[in-house]
Amino acid sequence: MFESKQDLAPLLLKLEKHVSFGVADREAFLRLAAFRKTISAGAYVTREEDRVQVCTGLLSGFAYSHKTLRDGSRQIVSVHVSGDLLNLQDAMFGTASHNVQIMTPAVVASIQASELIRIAAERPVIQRALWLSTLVDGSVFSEWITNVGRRDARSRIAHLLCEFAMRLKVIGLCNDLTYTLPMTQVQIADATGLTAIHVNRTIQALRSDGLIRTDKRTVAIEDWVGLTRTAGFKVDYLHQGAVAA
Amino acid sequence: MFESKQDLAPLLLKLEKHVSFGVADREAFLRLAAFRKTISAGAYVTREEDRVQVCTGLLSGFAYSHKTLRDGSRQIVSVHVSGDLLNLQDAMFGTASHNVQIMTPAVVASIQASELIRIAAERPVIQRALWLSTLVDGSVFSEWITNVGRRDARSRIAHLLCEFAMRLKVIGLCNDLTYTLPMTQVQIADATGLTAIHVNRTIQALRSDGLIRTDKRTVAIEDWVGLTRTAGFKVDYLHQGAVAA
DNA sequence: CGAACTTTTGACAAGCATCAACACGTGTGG
DNA sequence: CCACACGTGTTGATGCTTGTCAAAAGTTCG
Repeated sequence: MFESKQDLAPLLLKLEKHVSFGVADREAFLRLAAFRKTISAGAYVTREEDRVQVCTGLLSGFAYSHKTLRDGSRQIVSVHVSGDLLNLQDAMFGTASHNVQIMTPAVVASIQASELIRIAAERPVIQRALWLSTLVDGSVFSEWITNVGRRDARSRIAHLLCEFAMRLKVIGLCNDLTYTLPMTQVQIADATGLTAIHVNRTIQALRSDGLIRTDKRTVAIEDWVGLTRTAGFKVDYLHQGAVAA
Repeated sequence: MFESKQDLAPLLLKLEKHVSFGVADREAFLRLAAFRKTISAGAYVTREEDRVQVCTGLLSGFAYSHKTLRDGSRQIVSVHVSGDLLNLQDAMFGTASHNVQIMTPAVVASIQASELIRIAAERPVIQRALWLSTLVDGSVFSEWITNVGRRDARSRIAHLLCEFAMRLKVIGLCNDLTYTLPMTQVQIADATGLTAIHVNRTIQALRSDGLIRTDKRTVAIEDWVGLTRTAGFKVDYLHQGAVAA
């Protein structure tokens, strides 16, 4: 099922955050042959060491990338929201160095890697947009290294919650500092380098300190200033604003 | 002091790892106006929150990027070797989200960010090379997240040592599994999310288990297989081989 | 309605941090 | 040229944050 133009719109929206496309570029991007699929939670997009020839864009829902260690423990290295390209790195290099898994029921668009490479080569503006989005990813990675490397459990989780609030706000999924967090406590643990049990106790502490409220999967930040302070959260690294030049 | 052609050669060498340049691209790159400087250990290339208009390439020596937290603790998020662009992200976005500091006496080349942006726009092949190098950086970041997030002290340090061996080998600074590691134990601690004291004890353990030998700043890996096993080291994430397509 | 997952609670253990101090080498200024 | 400060590496004693093990209560979904 090849799809109509507006399907890739969420991806385009994100790419145009840092580079403004010309009409021709926009058209060309939307004309990419994309295969649309609905995927259920838990499904794998790519597995570690897979050969990858398809790049998958997330149109709606959530996904995450993670690595598995020999002892069975996992580390989530990034969480993807709608508009993200899930496995750009894998598609460009042809092989996956981590797993990409769907977190909630999601809609994705698969694009042949060769197509993406072609359009990037033909249209410098598009390549630039892809590059800048990769640079932003790198900036977020750095912050995550800092998060798991040097913050205590309380700050780590607070930081994760702050980051989510800002990222979801941009795509309209967070209003009044309230959003539905699709992650289980086990997944939060795997993202922060903690155990689920400790995550549970730490979240309870954040609650009883009046920083957040939670109800099922919805998180409401009650004290934004307090939460950012305990997190040591400075928003710049997300590069959500416009870019120079 | 504007410099002669072969100065930017180490940078070119790295960029051509994943993309082969045409003669014209190569010429154009080497013709970039670059300002060459010798810098002493400890000097800052950029500081967190600086406005950045210059991109700095490392021609020889070592450097590292790190973040500082409110409580004064630091996290080193990457270590740079000769051939690396130190602050590509900062140059592209115009503002730095981390510090870049020189580790050993080094020679660097400064290129105006605007020049780099121009050449990238004009020459898709060069932009592609820059993009791919950013993708590789991201892959390394992911591995570091996993390192500090899910490995114990012993594995973390072993992993760092393995990574260094492979990266230095590529640029000819590691022979027979022996290299001079420019980092102090304090810096190793800041890179692995540990304390210097624990790093010290852990390195002693690695030594007494016959995995490595150290003498001043030189590290000799005595048991590569054993070290990679305790590290859980799988080399693919460094993407040192050729790239598909 | 029951199975599988998620959240929660308690008791206990351990890895790593903290504090304090000393040894060693290096560079620098008096 | 020596004294001294400073950074680095090393050692010991102690404590806290976080992990581990075990199990119950709540939730989701086929």
